[in-house]
Amino acid sequence: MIIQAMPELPEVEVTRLSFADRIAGASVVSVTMGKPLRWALGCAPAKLAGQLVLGVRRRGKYLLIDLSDGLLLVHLGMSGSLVFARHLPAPGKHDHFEMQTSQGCLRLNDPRRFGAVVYARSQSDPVAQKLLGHLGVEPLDETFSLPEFQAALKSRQTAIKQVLLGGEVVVGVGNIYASEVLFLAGIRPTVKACKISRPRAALLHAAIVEVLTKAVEKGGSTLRDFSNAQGEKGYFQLEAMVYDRAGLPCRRCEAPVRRIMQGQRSTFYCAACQKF
DNA sequence: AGGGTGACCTGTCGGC
DNA sequence: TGCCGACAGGTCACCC
Repeated sequence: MIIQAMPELPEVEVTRLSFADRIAGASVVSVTMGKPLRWALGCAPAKLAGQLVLGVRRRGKYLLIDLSDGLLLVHLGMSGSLVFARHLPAPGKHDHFEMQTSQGCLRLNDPRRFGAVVYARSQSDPVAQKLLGHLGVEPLDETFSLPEFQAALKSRQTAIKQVLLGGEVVVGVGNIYASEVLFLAGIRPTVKACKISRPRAALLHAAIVEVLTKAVEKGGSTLRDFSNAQGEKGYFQLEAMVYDRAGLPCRRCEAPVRRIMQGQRSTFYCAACQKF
């Protein structure tokens, strides 16, 4: 049961769906930590023992594991993945968090350790708010309204790609899907968000909802292997239209896909299909 | 306040 | 084969 993840919102949601029902109602037996993650746990592991797992929610790319006294905020970073199973092999060098429960063991594997598991007393606690407080609207929620999205773009002077990645307008659009949704909407990644017309913003809004919804339905994206917390593979047969295709022909018009850097991240686009 | 940059850490891949 | 640099799915803490 080898697990790998490429965690954008769909992968995080697929992970959640794969273990939320199985862990709900469990009681925590023990928690052990490996090497340091991005932030410290924020409480003694022993404090978690004996608590009940009430459920697992998601906010942006964070998983929120509700306990009878507080909650755990879990982030997969760039390279993290979770597995939940009755029995697991001995921990490996990249397993840095493990929670034994009455219904199985939850384990975080994260080679780069950009991920984190943080305890907060409640979601309104400053500890949680520091991580969640600035997050934008959920794209797969009905609160993701077009008028508000259009208004939010109008107030931003930054390149639209950066605005999408920033997560303060809408959460969950990572580096792969940012390139993909801009392609679908015909928008140049470098254009300032405030310069996007209302009709184009509507296309972008629809593309975000469609791409993320399909990716969740497909069981998680990706370019390499992705497995959920049950060890099942996800298949991203929604092939990337532009991501990681520098120099290759655009799937729509055959013009070579371009790669540029924005904020030290790669962006891919078709100059012929994305003119606005 | 908003926008730009560096930092965190490990693994993999391509070029010489 | 080995070494070295570039790059990788995220986002926070800083500058100006």
